[in-house]
Amino acid sequence: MTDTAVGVSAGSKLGSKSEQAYAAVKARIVEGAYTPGYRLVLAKIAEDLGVSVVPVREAIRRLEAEGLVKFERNVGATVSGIDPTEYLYTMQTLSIVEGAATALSAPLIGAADIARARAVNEEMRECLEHFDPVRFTALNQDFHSVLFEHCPNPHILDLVHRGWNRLASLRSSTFRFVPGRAHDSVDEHEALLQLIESNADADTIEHAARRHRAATLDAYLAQTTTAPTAAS
Amino acid sequence: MTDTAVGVSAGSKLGSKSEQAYAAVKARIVEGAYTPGYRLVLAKIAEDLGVSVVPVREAIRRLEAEGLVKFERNVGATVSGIDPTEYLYTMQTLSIVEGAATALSAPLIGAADIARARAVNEEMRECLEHFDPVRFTALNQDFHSVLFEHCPNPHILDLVHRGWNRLASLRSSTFRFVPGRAHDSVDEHEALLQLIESNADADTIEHAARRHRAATLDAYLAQTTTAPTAAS
DNA sequence: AAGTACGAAATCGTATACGAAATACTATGG
DNA sequence: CCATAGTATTTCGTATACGATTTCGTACTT
Repeated sequence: MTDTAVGVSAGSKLGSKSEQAYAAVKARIVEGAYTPGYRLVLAKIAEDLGVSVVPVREAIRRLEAEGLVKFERNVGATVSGIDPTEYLYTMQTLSIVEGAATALSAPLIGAADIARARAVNEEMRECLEHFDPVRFTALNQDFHSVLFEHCPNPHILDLVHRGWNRLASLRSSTFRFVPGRAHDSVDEHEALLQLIESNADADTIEHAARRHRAATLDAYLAQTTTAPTAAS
Repeated sequence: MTDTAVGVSAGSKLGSKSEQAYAAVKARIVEGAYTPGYRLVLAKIAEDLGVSVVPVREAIRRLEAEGLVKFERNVGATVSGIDPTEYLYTMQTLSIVEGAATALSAPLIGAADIARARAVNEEMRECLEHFDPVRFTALNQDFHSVLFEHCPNPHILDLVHRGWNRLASLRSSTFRFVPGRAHDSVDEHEALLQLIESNADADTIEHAARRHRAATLDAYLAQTTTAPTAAS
């Protein structure tokens, strides 16, 4: 676990070169090697990966469909991100789909899963001490991944992954890590686990999970309206 | 209005040939010219459209990302659909995103919009008399389109459109049009409008909109469990 | 000095061509 | 008559090449 790029659909067979290119570029974006605004030149990437431009082009357009890059006709592709509005859209959408995913998964989560999730959450608490945001973020995904492991609707799960990837591309930007928020987050995780343990009804769980994500957005918004330092 | 293919982002500039191919194939799928299971041969499509295979390939993969076609390495692409499980996933997801979209849009819907939506709904009622399922379905999209016109989150709107397109590809299959359901649907539309008019709170509206879609799924499920005639 | 026009470079978009994989077919042996 | 192996055909996957479009830099004009 604690992998960064998520939703590569596990099978790391890397069958076609276009898939190889897709995975490679996606990883560079998600890991932060290509930061938002970075200019993706097809020929250059093709050379780097040792393939021709056609599969690279295909990979880029696939990433465009996921919202990770922006493609402009006859101009080129750039790593998308940065835009606060886009951040809001993504977080709001994530709030909804994560809420649904949690509620749908809840009845299928067993005691063993709860224990695993709780262990991850405790580890997150430790990260707060040593201030390790990168690891914290990774563990946060792990935590929710445990909950979503049994999600009966793969479509919804896919939407969650897409949101995560989009956020990941923003890693070290002005977003993320509003000071006090991370601490609350850990507490909310624990509360969520208790709700699931006690077989709370779906609506309650959904609402809690949704609020969990929405609170992070609210914290960000509160911060920016107070000190409007955000990107240009 | 009452167009079938939705979400082609309006701009019918048809800039690149790949976009032209994308729009053309998508339209054929959504309109039902290419039915589920139909084998999409790149070279053939390329010839039909008067372009080479490269842009066609790109178009197909884009459609794959939207779930409209299934692509198998070194084998080819087929129009996806049919699978009852997939139908369930799609409807469940739609239920969630439509619910959210409606709730988010509600505060921005004015009296004029309500009136338009109501007019569409009355037209739908007429379709029930003459039994015109095709027009009914189109109007149904129009109805919800009016509601979503002011949706403040384009991501969510996009998810709704994707769901619609996926359903459209199933047009004349075993799904759709469970007898009594269409009638209830019209009534639910009216109820929804009244909720919006009376400025009901977001949760109430979201729940109603979600149930509206979920009820259609339930009707389908009830039908198939009673008479399991669905595709092998 | 600022703005505009023109030319050069960079980059994308697509056609064509060829190699690779999978499928369909046929002939042969049981 | 059925199973199987081997070949032929289809179709995809990607490299290469070239035309189209945009962008950048430079020179010229006002």
